[in-house]
Amino acid sequence: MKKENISDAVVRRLPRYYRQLTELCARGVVRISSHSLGQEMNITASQIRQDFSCFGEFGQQGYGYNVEELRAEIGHILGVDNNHHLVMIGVGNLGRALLQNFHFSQSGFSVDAAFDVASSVVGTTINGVPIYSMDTLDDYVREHSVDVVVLTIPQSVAQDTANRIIGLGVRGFWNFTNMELSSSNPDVKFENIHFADSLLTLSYRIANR
Amino acid sequence: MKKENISDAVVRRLPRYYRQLTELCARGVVRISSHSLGQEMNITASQIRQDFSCFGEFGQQGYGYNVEELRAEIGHILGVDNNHHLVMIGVGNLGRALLQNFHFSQSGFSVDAAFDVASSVVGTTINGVPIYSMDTLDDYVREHSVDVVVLTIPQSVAQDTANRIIGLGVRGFWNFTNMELSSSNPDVKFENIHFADSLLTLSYRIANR
DNA sequence: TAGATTGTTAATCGATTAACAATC
DNA sequence: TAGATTGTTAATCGATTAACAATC
Repeated sequence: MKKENISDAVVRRLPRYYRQLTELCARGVVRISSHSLGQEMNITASQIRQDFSCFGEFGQQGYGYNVEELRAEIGHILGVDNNHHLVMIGVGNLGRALLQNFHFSQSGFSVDAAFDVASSVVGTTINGVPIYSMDTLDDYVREHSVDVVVLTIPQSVAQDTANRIIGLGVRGFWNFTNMELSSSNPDVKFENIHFADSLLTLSYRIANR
Repeated sequence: MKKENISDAVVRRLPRYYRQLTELCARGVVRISSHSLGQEMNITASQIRQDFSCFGEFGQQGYGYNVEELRAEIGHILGVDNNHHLVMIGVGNLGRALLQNFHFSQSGFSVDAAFDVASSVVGTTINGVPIYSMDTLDDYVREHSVDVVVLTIPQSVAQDTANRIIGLGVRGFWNFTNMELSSSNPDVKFENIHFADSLLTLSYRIANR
C-alpha cells in the first residue's frame, strides 16, 4: 500500500471497477480473479492488480478477490461512505433532469437543497429537494456543510457564480456549464461534464473510420 | 502530415483546442503562438505543435497560427462541416433538456427527429424537433440518413435498443444510459456520458485532499 | 500436495517534453 | 537582416504489460 502519486488514469478507472463490481454483486458472483475481471472490462489482469496495489492488498493468492469485499474497499476509497453533502445551483431542464433521474445516493451524496433565481420555482420541491432563492445561498452555505455544488446554470454567469461560492468555502464543483472553470486555490476541485467535447469526439470517430 | 495512429489522448484534446480557438475568435484575436495558446490551456507548446503535426502544417515560422484558419482546420478534422444527422431516442427529462438547451448545430449536427414510447409526447415537437412513436423508428431510419443516435432511455432497455438500431445500420451512439454498451462490429462507435463515474471521481478528489 | 492467483519487481511501450535546424 | 516561431527529431518520463517468487 503506497497511496501516493495516484495517477489520473488510475483514479478514472476506479469508478469503472466500482460499477463492474456492483453488477457482479447483483449477479450473485462471490469471487473473481484479476484475469476474469479483466476479460469483462477489457483491461489486462496486470493493470488491475497494479491499480489495486496502489491502495492496499485486497486479494488472496490462489483465490482471487471477494467481490462484495472488493466493492466495499473501492467504494471506501472513492468516498461513497463519506455522506457528502451537495446542493444544486440552477434548476432549469438539466438540473431538473438530474434531480428527478440521477441516483445521487448511490454515489454517496445527499442532495440537501437547490437554488434558482426564478421566483416561479422558488418555494417548490423537486423529488423532495427544496428550491430556494439564490439570494439565500450565502446564508445557507454558511449555516450548513456543503461539500459539492452542481453548476447547472447558464455559461454567462458560471465563473462569477463559482467564485462567489468558492469564497463561501465550497471546494467541490460538478460543472455542467461547458466552460473551463478555474481557481487559484489548488484545493478547489472541478469535475467537468463537457457535452460538446464528447459529441465532437464522436463526430471525429465517425468521420474518420 | 501522418494521419495514422492518432492516439485517444490526442483526439480528446482536439475539442478543447476547438473550444479555445472559438473563444479566441470571439475575443477578436487574430494570431497566436503555440506558446501563448499553451499558457491559456495549461498545455506545453511542444505538445500543441506535436498534436497539430499529426494532421498537417497549420502554422508559419516566426508568426505562429492564424486563429480563424486554425479553428477551421480543427473543425474540419472533427467533422463539424460534415452536416451529420442525428436522432434522439427517449424524450424524458434529460432528452428534453438536451433538445432545449444543447446547441447541436455548433458541433455540426442537425437534429432531425426524436422518438419515444409515451403517447402523450408523440406528435408534439420540442424546439422544432418532431417526436415520433418508437414503432415508426425502423421505417424512419431506413428512409433517412442517420449518423448518430442519442440514447436518453432507461438502462433496462439500453443494450436491446442499441442492438436494434445497430441492425438498422446506425454506427454512432451518444450514450447517456450509464451502461457500458458494446458491439462486435468495430465500426460502431459509442461515446459514453457516465454521470456517476464523473461524480465519483469528484468524490475521490475531495475525500483525498 | 498441486494448482491457482496474488502483489511486486523488471521490461516494454507509448506519450510528453526538450532541443534545434529550417525559415518566415 | 535579426527575432520569433514553426515542424520534427531525439531524450525523458510515465504508464502498461510481462514475469515470477510468494503463498493460499
